[in-house]
Amino acid sequence: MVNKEIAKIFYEMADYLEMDNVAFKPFAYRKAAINLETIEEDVADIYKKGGVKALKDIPGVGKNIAEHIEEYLKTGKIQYYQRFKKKIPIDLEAIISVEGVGPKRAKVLYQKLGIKNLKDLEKRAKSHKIASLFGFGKKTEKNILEGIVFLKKSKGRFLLGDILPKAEEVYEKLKNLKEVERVEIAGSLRRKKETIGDVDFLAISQNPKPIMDFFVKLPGVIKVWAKGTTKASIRLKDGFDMDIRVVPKKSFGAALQYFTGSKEHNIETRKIAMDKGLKLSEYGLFRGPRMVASQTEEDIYKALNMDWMPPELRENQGEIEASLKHKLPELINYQDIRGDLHVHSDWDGGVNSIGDLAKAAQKMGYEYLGISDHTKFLKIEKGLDEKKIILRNKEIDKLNERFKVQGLRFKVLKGCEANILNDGSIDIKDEVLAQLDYVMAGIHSNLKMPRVQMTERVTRAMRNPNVDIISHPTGRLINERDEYQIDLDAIFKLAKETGTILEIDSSPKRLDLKDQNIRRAKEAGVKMIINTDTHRKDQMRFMEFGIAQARRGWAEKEDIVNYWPLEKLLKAMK
DNA sequence: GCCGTTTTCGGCCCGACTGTTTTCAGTCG
Repeated sequence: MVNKEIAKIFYEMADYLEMDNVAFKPFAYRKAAINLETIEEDVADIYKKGGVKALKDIPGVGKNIAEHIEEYLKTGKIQYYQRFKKKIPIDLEAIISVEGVGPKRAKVLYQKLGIKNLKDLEKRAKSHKIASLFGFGKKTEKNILEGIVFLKKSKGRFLLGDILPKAEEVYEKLKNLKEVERVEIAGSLRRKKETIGDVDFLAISQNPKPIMDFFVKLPGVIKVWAKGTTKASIRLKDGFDMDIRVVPKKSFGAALQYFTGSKEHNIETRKIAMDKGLKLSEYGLFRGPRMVASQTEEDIYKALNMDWMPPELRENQGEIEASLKHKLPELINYQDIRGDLHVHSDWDGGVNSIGDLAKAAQKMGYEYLGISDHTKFLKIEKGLDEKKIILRNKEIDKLNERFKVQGLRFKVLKGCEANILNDGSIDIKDEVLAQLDYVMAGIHSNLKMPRVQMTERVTRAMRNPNVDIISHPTGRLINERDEYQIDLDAIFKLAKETGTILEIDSSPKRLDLKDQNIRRAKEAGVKMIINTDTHRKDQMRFMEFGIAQARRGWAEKEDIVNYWPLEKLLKAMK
């Protein structure tokens, strides 16, 4: 999508402007970039429909930026940007991604040493040309070298599912320190973003020094970025950073609010404070020198006439307005899910037997579990053909009989994850599909189909009277593979019409639908189901990530069908 | 460069840490 290309240029524009000490414009360009990334509609379409005037309706886009966008759409270039690029022809994005190097140092490095990219930077640092520059020094040079090494090792953002367990481990250790009165995870991890840049901890203590000492000596620390009296920052050997900040008890709410972010949410919240003649910082909400609120997040928001909102919502995507109007959604909760309908058993080459999976589901407190083995088109996954599905169903019947005898209120459902073939047909005969409790279908092949055909393909599957759920509806793999080309608005409309349920796949690398699409689906009146796509029984814990994504997409209980008890769920199936 | 129930000018979020500079700029979050 062209939005991303233009956003990238605007981000770089902001850095170039900062380089020249231009005030406020960098902020404007970044804001425009963020909004371009956020809107779902292609700017090329917006421009086609309404010209520059329509572009100006995008938040953060005014006369000048709209003209830049127009220029890019027409010529593929932006002169204003080219001029900067010509003056300082460097790979700015790469160079400032090195910790400790920003736009201003990048400019000096180019003008004095001709450094244009990471390679030049590394070479000059190694031959000690940097230390003697005005404003630099030996330590800065060393930090730059180390920064480059780390950059090569880590690709930036990490999956929520990889980071959360590691963060929780450290969290437990911190909690057990006698100097720590209270500790919380903050930042994007508290907001449960799908990818995490670094982990932020916030603690209360009268005596922070021993905590700082402990923190920088945690096992696996390979670099201490900073260590002060109330703040420290480390890099772990896994390649990601952790920060800790210690604040006094009386500021904890303000600090937690501040360090949870997002940055955009905080900027808006601070503006609301300013409008009321107040000042909000991580130390509290102040009227002049007098502290108005600070102990809890609730106090802060309340003093601003806002309702407290779950961290998952804090992205400046309308939650502030909703909070001011006291109209926040009542999000689905982490304990609300009654069953998982995307689980693969050993019938299709998965690891665990249906019996083991059922046991695991009971441990999770579920009322039902749907077995959704792959079907025959997926030979590599040992997909089941019609005969095997029928055999497998018999095993499930037996198991359910046993549960009944044992007096357990638990049921295993007969399902499958069938394949949507190129023409939109399903790889299993309708009469066999009809024997199942539910049918899930997904795209597992030919992912690069053009948009119109892909939309047609999924559309036809949704019209199949046996297909109840579409699994991982956009096919993305985070950091690996983009969503496939598909007209989601058309899909949402038809899902509502046909009563087809769209999946929120909880697998940490999928999270598909993603938050923004969940919100669009909800607004279109589409029902969704949060599943784990489990291939090994311990993956059933991924449910947490899917629920988090649903909450980030403003989903409420009634939007999610596996919040429902078994009977109501089965009625929702076609 | 954007924005506006304090509107077309005058605002734009705020603070900690580091390194090198002797009073603070740059960077980061």
